[in-house]
Amino acid sequence: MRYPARRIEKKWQQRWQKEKTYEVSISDRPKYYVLDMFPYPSGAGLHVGHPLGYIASDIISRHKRMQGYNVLHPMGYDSFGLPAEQYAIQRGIHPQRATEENIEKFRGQLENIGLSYDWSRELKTSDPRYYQWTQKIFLLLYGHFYDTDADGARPIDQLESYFDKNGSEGVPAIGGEELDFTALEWRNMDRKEREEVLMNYRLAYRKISYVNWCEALGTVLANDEVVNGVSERGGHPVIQKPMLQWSLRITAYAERLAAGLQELDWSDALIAQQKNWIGRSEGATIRFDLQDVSGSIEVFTTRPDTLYGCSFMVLAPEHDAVGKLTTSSQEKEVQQYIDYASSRSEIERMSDKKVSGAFTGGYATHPLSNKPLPIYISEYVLKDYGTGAIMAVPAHDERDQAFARHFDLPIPQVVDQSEYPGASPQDKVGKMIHSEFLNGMSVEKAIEAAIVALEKEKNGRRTINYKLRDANFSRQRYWGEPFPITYDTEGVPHTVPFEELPVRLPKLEKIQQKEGKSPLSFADDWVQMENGHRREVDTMPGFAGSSWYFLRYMDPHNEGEMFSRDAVDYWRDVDCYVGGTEHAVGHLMYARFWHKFLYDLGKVPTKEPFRKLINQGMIQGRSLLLDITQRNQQRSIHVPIDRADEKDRLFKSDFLELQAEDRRFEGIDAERDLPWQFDEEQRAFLPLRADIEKMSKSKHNVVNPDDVIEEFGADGFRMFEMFLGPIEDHKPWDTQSITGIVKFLHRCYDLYFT
RNA sequence: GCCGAAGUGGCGGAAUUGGUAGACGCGCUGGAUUCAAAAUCCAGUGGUAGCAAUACCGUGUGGGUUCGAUUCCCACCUUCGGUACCA
Repeated sequence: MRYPARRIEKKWQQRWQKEKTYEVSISDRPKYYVLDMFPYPSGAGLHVGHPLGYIASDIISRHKRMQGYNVLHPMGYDSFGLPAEQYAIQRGIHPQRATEENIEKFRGQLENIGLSYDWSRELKTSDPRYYQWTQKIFLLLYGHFYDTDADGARPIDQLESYFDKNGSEGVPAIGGEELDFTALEWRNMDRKEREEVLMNYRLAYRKISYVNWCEALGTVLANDEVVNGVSERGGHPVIQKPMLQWSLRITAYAERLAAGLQELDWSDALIAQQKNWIGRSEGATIRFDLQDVSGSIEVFTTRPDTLYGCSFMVLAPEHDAVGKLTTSSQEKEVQQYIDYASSRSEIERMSDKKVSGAFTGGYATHPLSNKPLPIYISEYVLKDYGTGAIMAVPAHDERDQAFARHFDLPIPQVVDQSEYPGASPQDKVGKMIHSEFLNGMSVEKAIEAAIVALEKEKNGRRTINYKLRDANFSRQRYWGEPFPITYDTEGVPHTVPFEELPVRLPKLEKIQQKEGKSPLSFADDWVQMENGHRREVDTMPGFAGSSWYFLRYMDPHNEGEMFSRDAVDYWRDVDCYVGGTEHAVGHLMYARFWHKFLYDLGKVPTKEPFRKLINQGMIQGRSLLLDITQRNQQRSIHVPIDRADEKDRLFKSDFLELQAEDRRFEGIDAERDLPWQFDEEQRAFLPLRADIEKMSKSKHNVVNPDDVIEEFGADGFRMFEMFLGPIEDHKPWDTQSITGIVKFLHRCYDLYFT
């Protein structure tokens, strides 16, 4: 007898819903928290790839429940974001409405799969009852600085009292740049000046940063809308445009974010990606005094041992000291080079790494040998890494050597075993030579000795450097969290008091982005406040809401606070987190950062939010492509899979239908441009090329789980996805072999009901 | 270039404190059922030789450790993912 899957599944799904089977609350049983990365509710709905992770986490949840754990297993929606906004601009449907509709569709599909979520805890990041707390965390970040003595976040007023007493001298805080003022100067500053000083230390702060500006589209683009230096839509050039924007000082947490990785049960690949992104490297900062002009240049190096091998210096073309260093005879050449470097786009720099640079005419003094070192500028030194300046050691660094050869500079060797050309600075082997007091030491010992000597001479210090950059937190978009910030007539930022949150997103009739202005700037009534202040018109980025949602699930209906102490003391952290690798360095890094910040504030008891992480692979779709050659131009068009026959052929009548419906087929001459073939019955068909690719609407290869469940039942669908292969692997959806699983289910049923 | 992961039948893939390689499924072959088909059920299915019992070969390649290696060690090749002038 056939297993009547749908009848039985519907009965139980309804009963779970009626009896609230999977709703949980704090109890004296041990807890287990299983979390899926919540989806962005796109208009396309779920395809069979999405539930792979949800099914796996559901199996873990049910297993843990059977073992006696009190299992928290919630689901929600990351419902702010760009696609809803673009859809709104194109179709005139408000993102609020589109999002609501999409969530309805998602929830229906998820319920159909029979996942054991506690639906009473469902949350949406675009809900004011949720985003008021996202705004509050922003205000907390704004109201704190990173105290290096306490090694954690502390209220900004503690910094103010420090300035009152000591000025900037020895301030134990991580700041953007080093400031220098006395206590008296601080006390004499007006509000605006003080605010500028504090901005340098706040964990959420405003500074000039660069956005992707597309002149042709007249708009600011997100990073993923820029592909290879041009806009994804239209292929127009994109330039970097400076704008005053909010940033988060994630770099203050770099050390703890790197160190915390050790205690996580994550895959090696993911740990490696995070490590790489943080880019921690140990070394020294060394000061080189300038000759003829006052001042000095600091460089960062991981190889202070090779200091005696330094024969010149190189600055990034944008380095602050370039102006004063440049001698009048070199001025023209330097200016030409700066113009050249700034005209080079990202793509050009990446594809064409030729040696180039210019001599400034200036010299620095070697801090140990006192020899003069010529100072060059070159684009191979990056303004954003280290100090934007290097000491060049051409004998033991490939790039420095190429530069030295090009400009005919000396290449003194200081390590004996290091291979002469192209030796990597990472190869810390060999003994020191031609290096005065370092001679004969191993590289490892010499690094230490050099740092000690530099610190003694007060022209250098031990330094740990990070690749990690502060996170840009402003978006010139509508569909995101408004900032709880207003500006007075002098442009000084003010916070909206906690009790006035949420700052609600105003409903706009028309969402527009003109001349690089945010859509909210056109909402005059909202922007202009009665007290004369104007509201911040940018919104927060997509990662804001997703950086703490796992905490809100613990206490989702709390109206008085983001979550209660009791809830977070019981549920603590996520025991098992399931999601895709695409969030390896974005979401997972920001969430860990916010969690550590909340830990510093004593709001959460754990240092890391996600104990164990499983990255499910992608389920790919089989797509069919029609290759055509038109006027000697090759191109391929995706053909909906259900239009082809089982031999991947597209018959002429189907092609003509497609051509009438689908504008992608416009302009093709059915007779002339297509490689028609004929079957035994002399019917014309086109051979299609099959390809395994990511499932997406645009590729016409999407399989909807609802269809699969209707045919084979939720259990058949779930088991099949689990049997497809290892959870972490990418693998193509293959409808053919699902029958084996379904037969198995029927046979099980037959054991009891024949 | 650097970092990470992985290479097993026609296909997806099992098996690791070192102990019968190929579980389970797809596909294929033969059979049962049927007027016929679909569906279902039974049997077989790594390669080579043989009627057969059986023998030999076999987990990317080449070495090594071991009574015994898909599993451990060394070198290399290939594929995938990340990252890239990071000092």
